[in-house]
Amino acid sequence: MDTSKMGSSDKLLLAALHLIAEKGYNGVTTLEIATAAGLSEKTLFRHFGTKQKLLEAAFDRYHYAEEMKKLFAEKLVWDLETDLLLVSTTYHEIMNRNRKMIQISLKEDEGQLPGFRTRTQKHPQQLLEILTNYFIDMSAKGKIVATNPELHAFTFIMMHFGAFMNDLDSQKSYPGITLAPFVQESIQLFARALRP
Amino acid sequence: MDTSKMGSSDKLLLAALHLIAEKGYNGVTTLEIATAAGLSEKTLFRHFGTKQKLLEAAFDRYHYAEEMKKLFAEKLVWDLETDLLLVSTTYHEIMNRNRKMIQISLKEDEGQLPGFRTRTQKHPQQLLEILTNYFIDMSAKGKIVATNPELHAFTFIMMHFGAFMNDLDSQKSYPGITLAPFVQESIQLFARALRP
DNA sequence: GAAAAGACTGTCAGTACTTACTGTCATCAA
DNA sequence: TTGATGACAGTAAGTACTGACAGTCTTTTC
Repeated sequence: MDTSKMGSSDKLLLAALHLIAEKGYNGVTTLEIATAAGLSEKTLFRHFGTKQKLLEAAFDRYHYAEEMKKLFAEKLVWDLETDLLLVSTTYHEIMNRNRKMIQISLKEDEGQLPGFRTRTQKHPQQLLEILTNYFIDMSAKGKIVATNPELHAFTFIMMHFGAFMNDLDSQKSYPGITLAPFVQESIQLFARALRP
Repeated sequence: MDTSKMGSSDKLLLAALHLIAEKGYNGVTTLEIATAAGLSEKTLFRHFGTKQKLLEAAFDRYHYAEEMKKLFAEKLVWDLETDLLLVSTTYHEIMNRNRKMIQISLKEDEGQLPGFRTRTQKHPQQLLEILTNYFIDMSAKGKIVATNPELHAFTFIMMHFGAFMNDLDSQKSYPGITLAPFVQESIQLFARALRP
């Protein structure tokens, strides 16, 4: 990331996000953050007042909160494999954009970060609804057998949630396995399992 | 957990494990840990010398490291649904036994916890091997079609890893969905998808 | 075009609080 | 007597945060 043209506030927010995601809120000092941003500690406090407010500002600034429904409203074509691919890639895109925020939510407990976790959980919940309804509709169209649409949807999302989580830390558990083939595999698996 | 009959060391180790898993290493003080254990802070240091050594001792004491291969050596019966159920339940059992350790590994970065992460990742890696070989053998027996055994295995594990992670924080993303039906669903899904 | 004003930043010294960790001595049970 | 513990006081280091002052750069004003 080229920070040379950014304002001081943005430099600080980015540095805070990176460092807190990596070492946790209590694991980073305000001096570290300021230094990483190429600024003095004093400037940090002039901009944000407290360390807490800095974190909150970073969360507000870099949290992506599009309405999931819009993302799918007109893009579904009612072909199972095509649509599942859309869902998968969209899911991973959004999760990756919110990667740092998710890491922070994982590390810190809710007491100190009011509302952070609910915000990071918003997307997955919306997606579950959408996918459940999709399976119901596809079943009504006779294109799949959906004995338990919500559980199907949940299972599909858990697969991708697991893969995303596994990918989160650079210290990967399963080296040599990349995301793209996995996405393909997950879709074929569902396509074959739900075929009427 | 009834701690009344335990020795002081064990009380401290347990308290440390609980609190660090909940609030992170830097989020808990030695005084908190000692108080939670019903002992004085002094006793904590008499037993473990430093806070770091306390955490390391807790990890050593409560980390379950059975050889996965033994768990499956004679239990597989070469019926897909039966065996997948065994794999799933064993996986969740082990992950749940190591729950606190996994939470700690997630919160703390590797720099401060030498070797912790590799230990928590040992089980998943072993399981991937076992399951891959299982799919290869089942394919050779003509009982399933395994176009890409390792990717099948990876996908199956990611499903359950995702479900486990989702279950980790009490602040669940998906209330109302419990583990048992999900396990059942995941197995049926694979059974139908891999049927020759 | 020069001067003045204002916005932003760095340096440095310092405060107040927390916290890991120690030393001493008394207590108490086996 | 011995071994484990608690109460208490205290040290040393780290850290969030403040105040005072000076420097630089841009913008405004004459």
